Amino acid sequence: MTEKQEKILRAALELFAQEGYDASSTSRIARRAGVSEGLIFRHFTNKKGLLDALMQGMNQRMVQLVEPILGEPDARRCILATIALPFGLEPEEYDYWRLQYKLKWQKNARPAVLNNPLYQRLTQAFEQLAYPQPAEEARLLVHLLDSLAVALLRDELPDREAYHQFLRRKYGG
Amino acid sequence: MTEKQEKILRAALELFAQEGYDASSTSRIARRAGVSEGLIFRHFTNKKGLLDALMQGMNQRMVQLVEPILGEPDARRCILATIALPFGLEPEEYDYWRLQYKLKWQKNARPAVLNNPLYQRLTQAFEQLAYPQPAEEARLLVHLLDSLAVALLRDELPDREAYHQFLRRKYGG
DNA sequence: GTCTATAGGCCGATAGAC
DNA sequence: GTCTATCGGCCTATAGAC
Repeated sequence: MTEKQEKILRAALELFAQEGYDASSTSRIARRAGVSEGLIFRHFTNKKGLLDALMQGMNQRMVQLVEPILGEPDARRCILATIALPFGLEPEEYDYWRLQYKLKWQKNARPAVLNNPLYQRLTQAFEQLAYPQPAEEARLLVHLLDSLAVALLRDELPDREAYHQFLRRKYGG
Repeated sequence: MTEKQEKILRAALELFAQEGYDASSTSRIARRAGVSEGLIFRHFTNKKGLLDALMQGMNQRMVQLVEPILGEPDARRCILATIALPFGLEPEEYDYWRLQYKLKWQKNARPAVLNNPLYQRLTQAFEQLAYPQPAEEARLLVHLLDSLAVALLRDELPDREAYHQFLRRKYGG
């Protein structure tokens, strides 16, 4: 991956995340990246190829984030780590996640990598803690996680820390 | 509102909700509605006018849905009605709500009509029920509501009824 | 008056040629 | 890295059918 290719991907990510895929023209991406427009097509074939490259990177990052939770043997810690997840996202990476949600609605993409294994691990965790309806509890938590990420990405959550504390306590932190 | 105008709006809603606003051309909308393309511009000025007309209808519908909850004096019933809300959406109206979420991400639109007054009413309800952190509880419930709607619209919620029951019980139903 | 059919201008975007 | 062909989308305009 050369330096120019990275610049292109970076510019594409910023524009896609801010304006949406359709609304971002390859010429603006090229200008923002400081390269000629043709270079985009040389390296990524077409506009869709750009998106594919970005999505591949996003999937890797997701797996990387969820892996430690899946590997956590202690049920309580597993749940708390799940709650902490959206709060721990780096602001530099926000564009990544914004793009995820944009695509979820614009192109009906499903980031199944994240949700399914996590859901199963959480169900198990709630079972271990003898919750009466572990599957539903797990679903609730996944839903909560999702809205939480949305609120953070859209800057719609005042009192971040108070809310995090509140959730930790709810799950016995 | 003539029959043709309704056909146009209906076609536009379907396409916008499925493919997104940008990706839906006026020519396809006209074809789907079975009218000539020019008619769209005669009635709605431009493509944006189409969207505006749809959003006006959506806002009215939202107010209509939330109003009875805001007017409910009993705290417990107020909370349960909130939970029931997404489960009570008519499948025929799903495109409406899908469009809402698409716009939320595509155009950063905020359906504040719904969330703010509802959030305040719920805070009050949790206060009345002597929850230790009513504001956070209200936020949690609004988040939950949001994810729930998303899951229903994207057909990602098996066991609808079991889950509804589960939530009702959690809030003392 | 409402609508269709058609023709076309303008513009920007993708993509490939050079 | 530049240049340009081609396509499609938005919108206007007009002539005429129901």
